[in-house]
Amino acid sequence: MKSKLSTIDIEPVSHQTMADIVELKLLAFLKKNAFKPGDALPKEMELAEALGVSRNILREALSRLRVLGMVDSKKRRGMVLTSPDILGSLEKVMDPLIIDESTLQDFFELRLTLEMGLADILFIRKTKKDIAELEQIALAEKVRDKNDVAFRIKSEVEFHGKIYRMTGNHTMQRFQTMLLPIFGHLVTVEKKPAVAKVTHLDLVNLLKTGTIEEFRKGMRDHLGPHFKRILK
Amino acid sequence: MKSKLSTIDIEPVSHQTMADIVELKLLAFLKKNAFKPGDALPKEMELAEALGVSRNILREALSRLRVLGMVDSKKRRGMVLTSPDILGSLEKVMDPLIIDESTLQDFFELRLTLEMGLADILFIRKTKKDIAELEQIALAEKVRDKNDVAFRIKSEVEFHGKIYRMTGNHTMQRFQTMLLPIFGHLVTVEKKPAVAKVTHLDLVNLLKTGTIEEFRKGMRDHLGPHFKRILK
DNA sequence: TTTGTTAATTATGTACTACATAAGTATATT
DNA sequence: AATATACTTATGTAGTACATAATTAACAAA
Repeated sequence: MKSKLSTIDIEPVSHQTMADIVELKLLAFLKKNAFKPGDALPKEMELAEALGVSRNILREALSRLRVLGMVDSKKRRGMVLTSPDILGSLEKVMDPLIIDESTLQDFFELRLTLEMGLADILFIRKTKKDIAELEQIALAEKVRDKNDVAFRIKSEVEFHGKIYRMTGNHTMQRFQTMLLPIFGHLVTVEKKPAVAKVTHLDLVNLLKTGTIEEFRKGMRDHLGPHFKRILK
Repeated sequence: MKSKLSTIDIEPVSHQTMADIVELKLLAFLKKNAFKPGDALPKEMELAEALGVSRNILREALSRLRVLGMVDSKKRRGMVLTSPDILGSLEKVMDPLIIDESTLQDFFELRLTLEMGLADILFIRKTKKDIAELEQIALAEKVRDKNDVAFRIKSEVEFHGKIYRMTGNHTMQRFQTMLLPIFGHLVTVEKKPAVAKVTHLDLVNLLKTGTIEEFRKGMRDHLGPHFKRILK
């Protein structure tokens, strides 16, 4: 016999383990006491005792802070708070196969949004040297067979990667690199060849002699096939 | 006596612990065997034995995957791979006080870039209802004293938050919420009152009757004071 | 004073054992 | 067939023991 609700919309009881609690308590402790990078943390035994848990559990919690890049430790020297590697943990998780479809779609849109917003910073930071290098990448594409899929993807990555590098924003650059597998995953799934109206070379010329608005319009057209995706 | 180099540019030797290695091995194992969310992982003892480490160490590594939202486990039932909460780990780390200045600046620019790129998706997804709600927020600002800093920040957050919500992109929305403390940190540090040429109400009107380009131009002017920051 | 050697100290890293606990599984009972 | 009971199992937690690297202290030699 069927239940009234096909899918019961109720949250399962949360099974908070000691490690979960200790993790939160440690984060709160660090925040409350305004710990800064370089500051030494209390010893494991002191923390364990203060928290009323075994050293084992404490270390499981500390291990989580380690993967977040928040604490570093060496033998005898003890533990210190470190400036976390923000994107480091993201990179470990960025596997299209285990991320749910909805989130993948979100990140796809996030990438398009970034690409459209880049123009402003790009025009502030662009240099003749960078533009010349970008042009080289765009020119290199023409000498190869357009049906060589692997090469096309490679040069696509190279071109847009260069644009991100031109912003001088290292975080943004890493973010883009991180998003690549997702982008690749979604694009390879669909069959469309996705021919862009505006080529890379067109974009280079807009960057050289056009205005911000013109460049952005070009980028919008270049990404046209991708934007069509989200019009579902 | 002073050394030749004020700061010695050399990387310290990496101290890879067993937990570090096991963490990487687990990630590789999951990837190689194409584990998908819902799949059951081998038992702790089996993994520990296969890896040649104690259950302790294995659990420290597993604890890291847990904080990344990649594995969940219950007693007797065993462990299962879960679809990771991508931004969850980011949120734990997003503390302006422990993130280095350079990264903070990067995220600040990232936020501006997103804001400038939002226009396209916004015009695709906007609804009369959302615009009306956005207008309410903008109108509510006028009745209050402009010198009430707390209120000004609150309404600023509310307005831009609503814009992100209007994209229907939940990840982007969370991302923005996450970036708020950073934004607040950098803005409160500087003394400038930061008066924008284009008000929130202007933006609402552009969203109602203007074109994408006009809206984006308005947003650019609205963010003018912030863009001046990055012209350093 | 500086340099080099040795020994003691200490906090983290790793292993192992033991038991608690929740959640299935099988068995017995009505 | 339904219910109650005992058994089994994999994770959760605690505790002990020892290895190891890094620091300090003490001391000796140049």
